[in-house]
Amino acid sequence: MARKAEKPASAVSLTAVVVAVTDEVPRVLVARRMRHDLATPAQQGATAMPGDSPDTLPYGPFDPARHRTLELGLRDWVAEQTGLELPYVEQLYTFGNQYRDPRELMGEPRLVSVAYLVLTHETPVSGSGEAHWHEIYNFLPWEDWRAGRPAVIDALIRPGLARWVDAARSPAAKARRRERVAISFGVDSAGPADVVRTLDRYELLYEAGLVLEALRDRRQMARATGGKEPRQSRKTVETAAGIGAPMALDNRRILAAALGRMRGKLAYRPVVFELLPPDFTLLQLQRVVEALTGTRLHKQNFRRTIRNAELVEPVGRFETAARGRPAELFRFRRDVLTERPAVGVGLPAMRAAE
Amino acid sequence: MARKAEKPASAVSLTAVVVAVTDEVPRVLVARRMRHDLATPAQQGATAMPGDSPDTLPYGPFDPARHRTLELGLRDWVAEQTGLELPYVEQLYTFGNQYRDPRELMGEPRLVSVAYLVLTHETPVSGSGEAHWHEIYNFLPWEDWRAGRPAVIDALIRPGLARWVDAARSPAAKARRRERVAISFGVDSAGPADVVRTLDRYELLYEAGLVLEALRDRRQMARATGGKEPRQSRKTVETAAGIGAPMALDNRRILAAALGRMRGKLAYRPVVFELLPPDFTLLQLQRVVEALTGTRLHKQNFRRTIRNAELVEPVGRFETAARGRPAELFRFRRDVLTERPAVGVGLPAMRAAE
DNA sequence: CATTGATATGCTCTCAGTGAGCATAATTAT
DNA sequence: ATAATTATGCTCACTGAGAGCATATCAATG
Repeated sequence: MARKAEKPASAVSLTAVVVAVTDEVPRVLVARRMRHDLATPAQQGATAMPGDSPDTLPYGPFDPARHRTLELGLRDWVAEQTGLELPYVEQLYTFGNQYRDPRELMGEPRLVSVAYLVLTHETPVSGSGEAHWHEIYNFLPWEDWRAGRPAVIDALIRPGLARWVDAARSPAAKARRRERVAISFGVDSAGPADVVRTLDRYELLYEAGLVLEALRDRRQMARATGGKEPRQSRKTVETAAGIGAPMALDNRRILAAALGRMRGKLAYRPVVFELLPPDFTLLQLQRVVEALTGTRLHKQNFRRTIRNAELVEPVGRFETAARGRPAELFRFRRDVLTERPAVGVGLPAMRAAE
Repeated sequence: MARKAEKPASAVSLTAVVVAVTDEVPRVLVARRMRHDLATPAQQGATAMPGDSPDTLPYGPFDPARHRTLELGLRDWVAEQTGLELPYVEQLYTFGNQYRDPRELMGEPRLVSVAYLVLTHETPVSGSGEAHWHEIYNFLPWEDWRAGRPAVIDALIRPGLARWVDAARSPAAKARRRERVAISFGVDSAGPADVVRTLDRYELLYEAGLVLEALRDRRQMARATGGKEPRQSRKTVETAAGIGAPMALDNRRILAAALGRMRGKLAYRPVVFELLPPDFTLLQLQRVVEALTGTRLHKQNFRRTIRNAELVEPVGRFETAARGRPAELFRFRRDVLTERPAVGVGLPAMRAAE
């Protein structure tokens, strides 16, 4: 069994999704890059064209000689590239898809990428990399329902997915596609579907050719195999620009996975507090939760839930210089970790949508 | 930045945790590596001695030339070694710890291992590997609370952890250790702590030197660095046999992670049905859930929950040849997947333990 | 055939959590 | 002062879950 690999045909790299939330805007740390090394400045929004220099998540190779564990390796990379030192770090997923990296097509070892989620505060970036904070929902605009149903859904996603369903070869395949759409985006567009299903949604859009990376990868694959252009190219002309800002490699898939993981964790782990300053008002806390889940919450009930859970304790001071009545400042109660098995802030729409 | 690795110093392997539940007994597929010992009699716990041939999870190298994705590679390995073809597969975690593999100490590339969870039915194993089904709770005896608090907890774990806490160098370190114990195993031993925290518990036992792998790794590390024997070795004499049956490499850590993942998923995804035959009684369903969570559930309430959630529909037939009143047979309603965002069977003890 | 034992199934009562909304308090802007 | 704005307290209704009682339906046993 387990015959040994003659020569290691894959290399391990570490990729970080560094997240912060400031003023209700969740952001991720990215660096522009042309090729392997070059970086370009500037940011524009959701209209990048193929050939553009795509945004890249900070990453680096895993060097076993230097780092005892994967996580320590990642912490090192993040510190070096961003100056961040002691944030919350959690492994997300390991990606090893074919055609992930163009270099691989030239005979280099497959890049298996271990992705990590890093939660921190938005600080001026200091490290070696030309990193910048970008709004997460620029990359995943269909995930933000705080101002109602995102426009892209009716404008591009629903019709695009409908075409994709119709394009299925067999009736069985069509049914399967329809089911996947229903599961990921919901049947009616009344509310957000399961807010945690971010990865399903991105992968669906990818398969349906509605994000730029899909077209890019198909083109690349066609070129590599010397074959013809992918045949969907004609059908998806109108959305050729792709929905949301693209990223390099499979970085957007990783970002989608990270967002889903964060949302899921909110419900049963007090991870929000990693994103907040030590002292905060209950509304600030609520805004961060809303920013991450992409939904609005009932204010009074949110407060009640937090207080009942004894997640926070009053600092004794009050917010200064606000418009209305000053809000009391709270801090996270570390003790809850030892008191209760599962504590979180509760996700919206987790009950039956009836 | 991102300087390229001169030569890939790590290789990627795929490890499978193949789980099935038969007659209330959750089992995992393992292969004995060096020698062929007989299966240990049930439920003992602290029996294996160092030098034993350890159980190994099925694994194989990831070969990018052969497999398009990591998951496809794993499916191939599982099929080849066990004959299983189309089970439920889900990525668990990627492990890259130092001293994971002794070969690495001889200059071979670090083995980064991507672990997968595979759910299936217990079938006679057919593949190339000498695989066998082993009871999961033989490896993790402290996780099965169905017959009340496991004996190992009072006998070995509590005192062992207490010694570990006391052995902390500084008062601060002591407090941290105490907190970790409280979080993982709970403060009182009244009920099972968070049933999902299996990985925390294993890692705690590992760090405290209460599982055989910890002693083995320390010894190996000492030998490799030419150093002296680890200094905890005297303090942990009485538990030198280690709690639970050991496994090769970090396989037991992987198993613990798999169990936790399964338990967590039960609550919000209908994964149990992957482990059940197409038609089943509600009691069978309950028994599988109990087997996985390691707890007992209230029968009537469990039935009510399942029916209210419309997770199942009656087949129209009844169980034959049982002792009492025949139970109605049900099947999983696939439609729920498109109807509700999050459906599961509910975990016990997820509310405040007061 | 009646009885016992075992299992399946139905029902009630209670309580905690939560969704929704009304009401009041404390501040700043005009 | 008055309006606007934000924070905070409270009620009411509904749902799901925990616990237990009661009944139904079978096999085995005398």
